[in-house]
Amino acid sequence: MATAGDPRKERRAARHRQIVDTAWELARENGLGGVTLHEVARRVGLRQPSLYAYVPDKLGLYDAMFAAAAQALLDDVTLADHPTDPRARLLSVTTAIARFSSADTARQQLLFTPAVPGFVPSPGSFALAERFLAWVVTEVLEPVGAGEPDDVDLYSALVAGLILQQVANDPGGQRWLRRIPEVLALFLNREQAGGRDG
Amino acid sequence: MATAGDPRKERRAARHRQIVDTAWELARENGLGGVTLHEVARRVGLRQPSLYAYVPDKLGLYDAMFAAAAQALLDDVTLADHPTDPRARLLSVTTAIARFSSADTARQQLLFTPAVPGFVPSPGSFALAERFLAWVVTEVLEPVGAGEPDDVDLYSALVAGLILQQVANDPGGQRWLRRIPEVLALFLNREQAGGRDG
DNA sequence: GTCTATACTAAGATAGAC
DNA sequence: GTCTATCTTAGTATAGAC
Repeated sequence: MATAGDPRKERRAARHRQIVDTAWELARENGLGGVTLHEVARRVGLRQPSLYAYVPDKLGLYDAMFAAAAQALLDDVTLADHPTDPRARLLSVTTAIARFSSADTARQQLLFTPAVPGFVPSPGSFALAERFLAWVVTEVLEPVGAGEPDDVDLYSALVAGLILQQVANDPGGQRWLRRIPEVLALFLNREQAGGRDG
Repeated sequence: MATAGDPRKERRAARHRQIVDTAWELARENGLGGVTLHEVARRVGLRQPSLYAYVPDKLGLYDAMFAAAAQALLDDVTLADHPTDPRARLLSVTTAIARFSSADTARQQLLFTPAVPGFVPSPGSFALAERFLAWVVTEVLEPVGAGEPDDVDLYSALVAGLILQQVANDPGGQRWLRRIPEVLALFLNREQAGGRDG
C-alpha cells in the first residue's frame, strides 16, 4: 500500500506478494511446516538466498503470510454487502467468516491456532487481526446486543468450534457450516436460557 | 496390555511406553513438529536407529503417541466418578474432557486437528477414539436426549470451540473453560430456541 | 535388541562478487 | 537485488556386526 507512483517500489511489492502467495500455495499442499525457502524460491524463479532481500528469516515469512491472510479475511468479510437488519447481518457475516476460514486448513491453523512453534504475529500483523475483531464487535455483535467481552468470547468459541470441526473432520464439506443458523440462534437466546440446574 | 506373565514382553512394553512418553514430553516442549527420533533416543538412553525396533518409522511414532493420548483421555474421563443425574453428569464429563484436552496444546492438536501432514491414525488407534466417542454418546448425551448424530455434531463443535480458544488464546487459564456450564445450557435448550428469523 | 557407521536428503543462513 | 558458493546443522532411514 502507498507504493503507487514509485515503479521500483511497486515491482518490489509485487515480488513480495508473489513470494507470499507462493508460500501459501505450498502451505495448502504440504501443510504449514512444508513451507521451505528453497521451494518457494524455486517456484518464483529465484535462488533461495535471494528471498532474504524480501524477508528477514523463516519466521518473517510466516509473519508475512499471517498478514496477508488477515488482510484477505478483512477484505473478504468487511467489503462484502451485508444486510442491515442486525440478526440477518450476524448470519451473513458469520457465514462469510466461517466459509473463508474453513476453505483452507493451513489458513485456519496459522490465523487461529498456535500451529507454528515460535511464531508470534508481529505487532503490525496482529493489528490487522485486531482491526477485524473490532469491526465484528461494533458492526455485528453490538447491534444484536452482544458487544460485551463475555459475549465476544462466547461468540468466538462457537464460531471457532464450527470452523475447526469442519476443517478437521469434513474438509471441503458442509457438515458443520450448515449448523451456523442454529448455533447463532443459541447464541442470541443465551440470556433467557434459564437452566434449572448447574 | 495382555503382556502380563511374560517378562520379556513386559520389558519391551515398558520401553515402548517410555519412548512414547518421551516423545510427548518433547512435543510439549517444542511442538509436534519438534519431535525427532534423535532426541527421543537420546533421552531414553538409546541410539537413534534402535528406535526402529519399537516403531516402524516417524509416522508410526506419531500413531503410538495418538493411541497413548486417546487411551489416556478414555481412562481419565470414563474411569472417573460422575453424577448419575443426566445434566449434572453432562457437566461433569464435559469439564473432564475440556480440562484434559486443553491442558496440553500438542495433545489437543494431535487428537483433534490435522496438525501433522500425512498423519492418519491407524485403524487400531482410531478405534480408541471411536470407543471414547461412543461412550460419550451412550453414557452422557443420550441420557439428556441428545443422542442423534446432529446432536453429537453440535456438541462436539461447542466443546471443540471452547478447548481451541482456551489453548490458543489463554493457555493454562480458565477464560473459556469457565464458560462450560453456560454453553451446556445453550446446548440443552437447543430445541426451544425458536428463532424468529433466519 | 542394540550398536556403529553411513547414506541420503534437506533445511536455514551467511559471505562476498557482480 | 540477485547470484554462486558454502557453512552448518539436522533429520530419517538402512546395512550389517555383535
